[in-house]
Amino acid sequence: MRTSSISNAILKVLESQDDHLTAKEIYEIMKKTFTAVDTSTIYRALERLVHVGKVSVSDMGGTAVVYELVSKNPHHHLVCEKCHKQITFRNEKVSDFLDSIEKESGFQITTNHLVLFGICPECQKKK
Amino acid sequence: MRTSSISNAILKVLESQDDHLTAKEIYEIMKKTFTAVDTSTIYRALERLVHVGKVSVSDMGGTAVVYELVSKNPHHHLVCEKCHKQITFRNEKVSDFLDSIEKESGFQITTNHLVLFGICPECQKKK
DNA sequence: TGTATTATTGAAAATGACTTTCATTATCAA
DNA sequence: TTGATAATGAAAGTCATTTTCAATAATACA
Ligand SMILES: [Mn+2]
Ligand SMILES: [Mn+2]
Ligand SMILES: [Zn+2]
Ligand SMILES: [Zn+2]
Repeated sequence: MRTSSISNAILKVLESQDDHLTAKEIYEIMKKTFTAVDTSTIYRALERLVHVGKVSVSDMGGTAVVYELVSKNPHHHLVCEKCHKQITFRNEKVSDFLDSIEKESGFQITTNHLVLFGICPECQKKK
Repeated sequence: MRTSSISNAILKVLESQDDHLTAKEIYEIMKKTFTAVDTSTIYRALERLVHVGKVSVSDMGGTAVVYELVSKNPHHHLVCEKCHKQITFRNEKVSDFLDSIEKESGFQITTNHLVLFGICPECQKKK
């Protein structure tokens, strides 16, 4: 993987946004600087970044998957199926859990951004 | 949700197959009995079955999501990103883990078919 | 240095999983 | 019954993502 300018630019975009972005959202931001950039280039660069582990790709329940920088401080999410609220949790229970699954299975787990779905406390009250 | 024949027929298909099926695969099986059934009907019925918790829907890394009966004996999977091998694990660690996340967050977790990605032992050796 | 090799890119078109619309039919509660 | 509403088939549409292909840029290495 060459250190192409588009990949680096995407990393900068992801660094600047402390949020999950769809490929389209990344594309819209990139267009401001790289006027002629194409969505296919974005997808291909993201694919490479995901492959080398610099970026996570997740289905958070929307129509498109979302990308995010894999930071030093890994985190995970709970997504409410009713109101689509997302909460972030940084929890050593996750890594403990994944470690034990790794030991038991011999798999080297690459899932680095766990997304669990559920019903948030507020929506539970709403019956 | 009415107890429509299509939903019941889909449940029977899922019971008979001890495997994950895509909507298209279910459609192909259903066509043998319901000659005129349409894919949109399949998708709508599956959506209802997922909503009432009878069927799980998961992204196992393929191009289409897969559906499976939610059995009494819940299970989860590890999927190898290299050779696409899938292993099943029934593990109380998962429910313990999810329980603790529920307690901590107040969320009522609906994820009932966890899919974790990784590299299987064989593919690890292949360097 | 060139120069061959290979990765990356933009443009355009294609893919295909899934959804939507709409008119018709089946189910079910009252 | 009957009236409301859910389920269905057919057809068309959506749109996120991929593919193809020719051009260009980055690297290896002679
Ligand atoms: Mn995140
Ligand atoms: Mn399964
Ligand atoms: Zn909620
Ligand atoms: Zn493998």
